[in-house]
Amino acid sequence: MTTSTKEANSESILSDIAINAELADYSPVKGCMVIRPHGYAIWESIQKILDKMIKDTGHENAYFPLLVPESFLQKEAEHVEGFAPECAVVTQAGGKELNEKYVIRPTSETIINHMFSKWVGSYRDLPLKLNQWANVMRWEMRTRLFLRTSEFLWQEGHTCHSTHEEAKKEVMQMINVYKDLLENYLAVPVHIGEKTDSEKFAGALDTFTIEALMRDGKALQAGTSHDLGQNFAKAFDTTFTSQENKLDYVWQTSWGVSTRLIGAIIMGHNDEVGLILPPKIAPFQVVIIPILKKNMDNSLVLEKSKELKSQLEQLDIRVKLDDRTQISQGHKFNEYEQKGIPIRLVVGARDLENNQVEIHRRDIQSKEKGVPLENLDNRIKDLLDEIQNSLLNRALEFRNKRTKTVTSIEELDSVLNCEGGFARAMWNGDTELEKILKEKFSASIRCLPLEKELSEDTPCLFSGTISSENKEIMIAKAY
RNA sequence: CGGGACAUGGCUCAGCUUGGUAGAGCGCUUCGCUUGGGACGAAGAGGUCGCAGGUUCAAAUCCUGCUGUCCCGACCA
Repeated sequence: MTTSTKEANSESILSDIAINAELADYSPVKGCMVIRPHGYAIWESIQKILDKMIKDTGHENAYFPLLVPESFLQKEAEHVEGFAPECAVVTQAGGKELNEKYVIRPTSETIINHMFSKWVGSYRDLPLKLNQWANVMRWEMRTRLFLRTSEFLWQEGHTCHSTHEEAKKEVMQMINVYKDLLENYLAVPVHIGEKTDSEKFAGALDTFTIEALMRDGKALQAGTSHDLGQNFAKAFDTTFTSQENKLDYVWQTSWGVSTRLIGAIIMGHNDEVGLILPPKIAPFQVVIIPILKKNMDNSLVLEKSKELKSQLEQLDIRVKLDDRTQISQGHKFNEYEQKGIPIRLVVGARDLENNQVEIHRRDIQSKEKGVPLENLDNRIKDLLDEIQNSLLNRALEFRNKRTKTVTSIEELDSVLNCEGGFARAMWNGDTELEKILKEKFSASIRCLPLEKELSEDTPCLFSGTISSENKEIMIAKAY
């Protein structure tokens, strides 16, 4: 078993944790991974939370086909240009060449619009707000577990509205839902911002993003929400008759987050031992390990462990009792630490004599012996909240420390190439800067943040000019 | 798609330079002993050396081609 050491680079941290924590494994299919039960359970936690958020904001789930007629993709010029290079195409089926090739969906705007155009006729049909949980495929040059695989799981929301205003509201609402999910459940702080033209979704008027900072100093685009304007509506003739009896194209949005979020957790919360899971999305939050002795009566220890488990479960705490006898407790300790389980309870005969247990906290690797059994369930519940908060605060602190304001390319260089992180700056909008970032720094403008921190008299880092036309930007190297 | 590395038992790798009966550690199985931080001992199972050609009496080893994986770039959620 290989384990990352401190000098290991971020690439091996990602794969070591994903493999050792049994989140995923490499598959025989190029660029595709297998999500193992522990990893999939995290995805299910995320799904459960986000699905409720999506429904609470008035959306319904539906499902559209995996295969998209190739001609659909070509109907929207920017869209096809953006996605064609990374599409896998089905050309044969049933032993015959197909009349029309099918693209394995890289995203579903086109096929969904085909259906929308049938379903939408009147303003009374609007807004139409759908979501689907699905897999998509984008043939990537280079893949990384969770952060970029050719096939990945995601949800994609697609909505139609009668006005641009309403669509814009939807776009902002959903990006804020994502921010809520990331910060309050995954404990990953994010900046909401707008993408530059070169970074926005192929076919969108405008793309909003949540950008997170990983512990290695690289930014991660963790979710996006797009204002599609009427681009797809025009391509697919998705029209409606307004209250004023005028025919108009619908205004649309789409938005998504993917299994990349698991990558965000891995790269956002880890230490030398391995993964650290935020309690709210941990498949189980507490593992109980009874100390079992062969030539002694273990029934009391086991009984008490089971009792503890059901006590905790009554407070809606997810608990696993590991009473395997063939494996030493030391081995178990290590296993659950690598897997990032927030709390470990150790129950042994000596503890029980004193009505005590031992509590281990994964996030700070601390051990507390002699914790009284009395009121333990409430104590654990509080501790889980504390861990959740502490992880968010730690990540926030880290991000703030790694965010610096820069007013020149030289200053930018030291931020990007020394410790890494976000550089905040003013920008006059000259796209030449983006070229320089890409070529000289392998970095990019991650977003134009919604929450601005710089005053208007901060000079543009590219031209040095001070102008009210200048826009505030965040620059980083990114995954 | 460019650059680098690699492909030998379930895993990590040695062996290849200089061709000659396939190795180690970990894991696995059984038994024993143990259990408050990855136990120990003994016995055992498990590999047509990525694939296809070629050279040779003989190829894991030399040659050619292919495929795949990882890492670094460009592209991307």
